[in-house]
Amino acid sequence: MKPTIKDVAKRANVSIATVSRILNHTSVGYSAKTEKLVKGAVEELGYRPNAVARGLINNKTQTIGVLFPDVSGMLTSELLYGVEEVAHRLGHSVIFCNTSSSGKKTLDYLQLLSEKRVEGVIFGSSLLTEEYYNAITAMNVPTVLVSTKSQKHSLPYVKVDDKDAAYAATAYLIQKGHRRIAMLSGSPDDSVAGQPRIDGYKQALLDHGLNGEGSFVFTADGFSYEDGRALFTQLYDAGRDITAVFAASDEMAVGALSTAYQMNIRIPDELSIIGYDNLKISEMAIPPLTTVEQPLRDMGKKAAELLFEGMETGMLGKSIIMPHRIIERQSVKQLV
Amino acid sequence: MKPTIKDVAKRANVSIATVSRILNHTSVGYSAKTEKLVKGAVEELGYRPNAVARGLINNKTQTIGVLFPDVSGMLTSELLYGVEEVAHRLGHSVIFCNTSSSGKKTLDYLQLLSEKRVEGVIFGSSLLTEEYYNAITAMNVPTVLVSTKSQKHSLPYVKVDDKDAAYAATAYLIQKGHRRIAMLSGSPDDSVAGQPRIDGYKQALLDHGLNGEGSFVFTADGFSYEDGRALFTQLYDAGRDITAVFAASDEMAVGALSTAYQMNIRIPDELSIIGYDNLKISEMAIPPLTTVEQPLRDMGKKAAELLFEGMETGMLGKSIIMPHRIIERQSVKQLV
DNA sequence: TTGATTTACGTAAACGTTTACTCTTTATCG
DNA sequence: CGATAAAGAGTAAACGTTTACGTAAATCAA
Repeated sequence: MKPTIKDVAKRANVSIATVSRILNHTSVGYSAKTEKLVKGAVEELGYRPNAVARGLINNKTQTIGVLFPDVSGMLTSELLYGVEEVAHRLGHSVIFCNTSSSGKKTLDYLQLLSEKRVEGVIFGSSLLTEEYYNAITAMNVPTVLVSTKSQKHSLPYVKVDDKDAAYAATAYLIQKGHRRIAMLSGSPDDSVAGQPRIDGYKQALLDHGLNGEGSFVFTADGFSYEDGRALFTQLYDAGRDITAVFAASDEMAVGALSTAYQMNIRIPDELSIIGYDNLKISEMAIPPLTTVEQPLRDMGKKAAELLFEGMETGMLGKSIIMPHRIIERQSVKQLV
Repeated sequence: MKPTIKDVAKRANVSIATVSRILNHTSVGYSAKTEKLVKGAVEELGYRPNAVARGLINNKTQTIGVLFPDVSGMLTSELLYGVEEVAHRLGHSVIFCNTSSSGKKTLDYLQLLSEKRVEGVIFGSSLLTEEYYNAITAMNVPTVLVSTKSQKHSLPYVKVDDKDAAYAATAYLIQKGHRRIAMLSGSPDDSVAGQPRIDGYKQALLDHGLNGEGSFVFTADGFSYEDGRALFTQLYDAGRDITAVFAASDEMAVGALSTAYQMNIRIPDELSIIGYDNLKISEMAIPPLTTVEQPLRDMGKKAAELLFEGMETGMLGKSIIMPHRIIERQSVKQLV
């Protein structure tokens, strides 16, 4: 068995209270020589304080829970990276929960996190249902949303403004001389990453007097590479005469890119494509993909910082809208 | 404050022992009516058992630690996915540790996991130094390595045989008619993913009587996209007349692909490329990349299963060599 | 009916810490 | 030098569970 504080106390011939004081650097209450003694005993025994016992007495676990659908998505892993970074810096651990977009698993996990007495939770990039919200409030710990939001409930969130970002992407295309622009979108039922991006796209067209001329939205259930392929095929089957497409995710954009390649459509010469996210694959695509960046790691960091602030003060701060920006690479052509 | 077992006991007019027995489904020791009573009280109060207290008394945290360098790598996130899946199935949580390939952070984390009394650890895809090994043995909990191994120490591991897999990739190229084959490799100092793959490559050439003819190995420090770009440039600057390249990772292969594209070298018509890993990007590449698959999720799962088995029995099982296989896509051309 | 066994439940100790209260010893100051 | 304050260290309670043990009532066998 691992040595306990008692073993240390015994070996150093002091009381456990003294050991505790020394180990916790309580400013006062022990002399330099006992300190040496105790430190020595700790060393010899290889004593490590038991965080479980400590957690019980001071009601602090130094642990947060992070819930994401699908870890392996490059998007969520970037967010996770940011979260982990600040959590570790602040001496906390993160229990990582992959919900697989399953309601049951999510609720399971929320329950589990509640029993494990995590001090905060970060809920990422999926819709916050009524059920989830109830489970979260029942836990009674600070919670922040990242890359998602809830219109009904007032949990703070960290995300970019999807409508603005989509607007920017579309406006960029227009500024490059494009007039007939299609959009490859996720589901319009998705009130956070779906409809808002469509709205931004349409608004940009409208504001530039292009409403009648070209508003072609193709929607899929998700934002995957496969969705991108399918939508792009649909687009061409529909025989739309367009010069540019705005894809609502980099994965979709790459799907479009691949499909275009197979159709012998040259990018950007014959068709321009702009993506959304700025994942690593956008840089690795052929040609390198112009896209609108979401600062994912920073979002993870900010979300964690917001959470820790809330954990300390007991009051959650305000939501944060992160800046987006266009990353110009080589998939968009300037029309004359 | 959250209700405790005492609150439940009070409300149901029973002792805390009874509540505990009922909640833990201890087969005997209570009547149906008290059970209803207690369940009712639990419901009304929204009581959730405190896993911290429980952990203290029975010395079980139902938690494992997982250490990876760089989460956001697509490789590690796949492994993590597999690990999480079985951990959750078995009622355990995973504390996720991103070591950022930093020795200090790794040791920090090992310490932390030790204090948090995790019941097992999975150490992934980076070299197990002497220091790490010592820290791990000091924790005295089952540990399994995944996608790495240690020749000095006898920790069980789950991985594919790098030499075999590299041999297979090279042999595939040869079988397709290639004779002059270069390799883009990680560092030869990397005794798990570096030298063994080089050895496999060389062995394949040798076994097919090609030793004199063409053994061109270019090495970088890592396995990244950028490394792939740099190495490919080097390869062409060296003026080697080759028909195929074996890249030691998909990221490198994609780097080579991009660079080739910019140099106007057509893949696979003018040059064939085979990768290693079978990450999602290989499927998304243009052209889709032929590669040798590592079953990453399965490796994560197997590693976790091995670990849990070890946690139950107290005896860690034997290492597992996972099967690799060639995924044929479109980056390799059959030479006549 | 009576003694033995089972069932239902309560009491209290234990897990490994932290910390409020003590009590001693030492230092400080007039 | 004596009174008083400060410093060093110990005792024990508390955190929220689980569980060994005890006890009373209920059931059972004879």
